Amino acid sequence: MKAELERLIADALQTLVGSLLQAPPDPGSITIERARDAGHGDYSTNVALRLAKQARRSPRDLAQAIVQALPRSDLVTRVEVAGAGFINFHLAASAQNAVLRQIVERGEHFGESDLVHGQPLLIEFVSVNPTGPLHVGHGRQAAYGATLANLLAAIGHRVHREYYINDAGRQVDILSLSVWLRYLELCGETLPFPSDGYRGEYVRGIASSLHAQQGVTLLRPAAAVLDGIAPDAPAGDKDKHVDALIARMQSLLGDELRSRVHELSLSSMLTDIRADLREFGVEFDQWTSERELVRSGAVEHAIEALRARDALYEKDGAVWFRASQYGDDEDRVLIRSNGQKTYFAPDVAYHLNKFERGFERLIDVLGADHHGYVARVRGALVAMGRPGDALEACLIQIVSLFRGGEKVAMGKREGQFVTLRQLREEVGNDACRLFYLMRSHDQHLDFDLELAKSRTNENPVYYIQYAHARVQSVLRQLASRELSYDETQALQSLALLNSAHEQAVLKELARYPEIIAQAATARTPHTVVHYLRELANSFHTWYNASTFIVEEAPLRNARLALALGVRQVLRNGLALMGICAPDSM
RNA sequence: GCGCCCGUAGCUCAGUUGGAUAGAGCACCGGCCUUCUAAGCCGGUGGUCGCAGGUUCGAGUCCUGCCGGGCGCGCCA
Repeated sequence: MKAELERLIADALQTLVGSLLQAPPDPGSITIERARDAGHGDYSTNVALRLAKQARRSPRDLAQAIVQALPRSDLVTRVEVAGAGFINFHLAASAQNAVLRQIVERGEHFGESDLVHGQPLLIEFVSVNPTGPLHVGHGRQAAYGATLANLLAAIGHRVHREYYINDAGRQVDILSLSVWLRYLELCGETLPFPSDGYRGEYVRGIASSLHAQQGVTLLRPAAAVLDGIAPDAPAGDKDKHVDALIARMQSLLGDELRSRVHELSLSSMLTDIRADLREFGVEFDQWTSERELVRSGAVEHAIEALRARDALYEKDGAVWFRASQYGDDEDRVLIRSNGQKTYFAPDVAYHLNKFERGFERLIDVLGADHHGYVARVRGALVAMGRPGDALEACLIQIVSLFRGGEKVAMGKREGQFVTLRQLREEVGNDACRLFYLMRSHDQHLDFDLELAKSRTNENPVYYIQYAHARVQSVLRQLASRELSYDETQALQSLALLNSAHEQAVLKELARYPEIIAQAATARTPHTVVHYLRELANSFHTWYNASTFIVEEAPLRNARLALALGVRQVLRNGLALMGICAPDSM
């Protein structure tokens, strides 16, 4: 529709070349938009305003000339010049209801397009360290990433959804140390818990499985564990303290036993995270393990690539990446003076690996607190001769939980952070997903638990779902009156959909593909939520104003076709967000 | 101090990439169930778009500087 109007305008402008215009304007300068205000018709363009200077005419005069030159079209009933020089198009009813035929033809694929021609894209999201359960902040990233991935697929990307498991670093060592220390407590030993250890309840849970599985084979006296260990903060250095304990654990248990603690801890956490995400309806095509990446030599390969480009140097016994020469604020350590690599090294290798697997576009969905990290990874990619701007970061702002008017205290240190699972159990997956997606991702999110739980009209979740349930209810009524929907007759009778309410619903339906394209290209899933709310609103308004199941069959079928169109678009939109479309409520 | 995000109605937020008279939901006030689900609909109250400049036909949107809030600035991840 939009393309058709763009063609009409381009034709009109072409006929003005030589008289009013020196040269045909480049196609990009013709922008046509859906009119914001119903009084402004259906579509509107500002070309006359843009070209007025070049044509040395007032915008309104130029607009008038363009309108005169416009070829005739069956789709358009009226064209007028308005305001400062806008050209407004009023569409014919036949053009308005064409969308219902498209919906019937395309069904669950209505709204999809091929804007990006199958470009392979890898979207990495969640990627939480397997050192604790997912919390409410991760839930937002999961909902955002999963929905964005669906949107990207809908505009024609070949989308690969990936979770990166940080299972090789120091953090996992600290987890298994924490588990072992809790296990020792279960065995009756008394010893202080490191300030940098993981103190959540889940650690004790893993410790007791370990105890059940291994008995006391891993028991070592507290004195042997603590003897000569560097002091903890605040007197000492918490990093040195923990590193010393990790080394002691290794020497006391040996490879074999220590690895049992390690594997159990890791697999417990991963099992939990996978199950949580699956229950939340978030699926991945691939779970990439950092350990596997290291084992495959990918990290060495990346470091060599950087070295070959002279992007590394040594200072103070450490190996640094010249990040400041590639857009970052300062240089970054890649290999610490103790020989261990920082988390940065495998991350660079991982992103290089994504390109090597053939992905042309990379999206990382990250918590907003990771924003500083993007420049250095991008810098490393550029240093290795890869297109840095092909890596895009979507930063998701933090989530605050409110219970009534009170902010819920969350903090890892106190161990009282709210998990995604707790949240899902309390408010349900659908409300959870919708609340997560309702706000722009670069806006802090205030998540009101009472509101999300409430089964009242205050809760926006039900508004959209209710519209779907109402359509289903109409169909049940139809059946109970021993009538059935006649699609052939409906599609022949669409011209009967001429009330203001029906026209409004048709317009909403026709917007859907544009909304999907916009939400996908701008990476803004919340656009879909707002759209669905507006679609539901136009439907509820129509529903309240008219009866669908009327005596006259052609009108009845036409109305049912419109209601079914609404149902299809609600389903498609909700499916993108992983939210149910219920048959009754 | 530096970097990123935010500041729009009493509250929570949209705002079609610079367009026409700034919009929703909630809250508040008033109407609508003998008719397909009232988890709904209709109407009303409510604004100096943080402040000050600039860019242009046109700024909530872009630029600069302030003010206020959040996050981040390790040889932790």
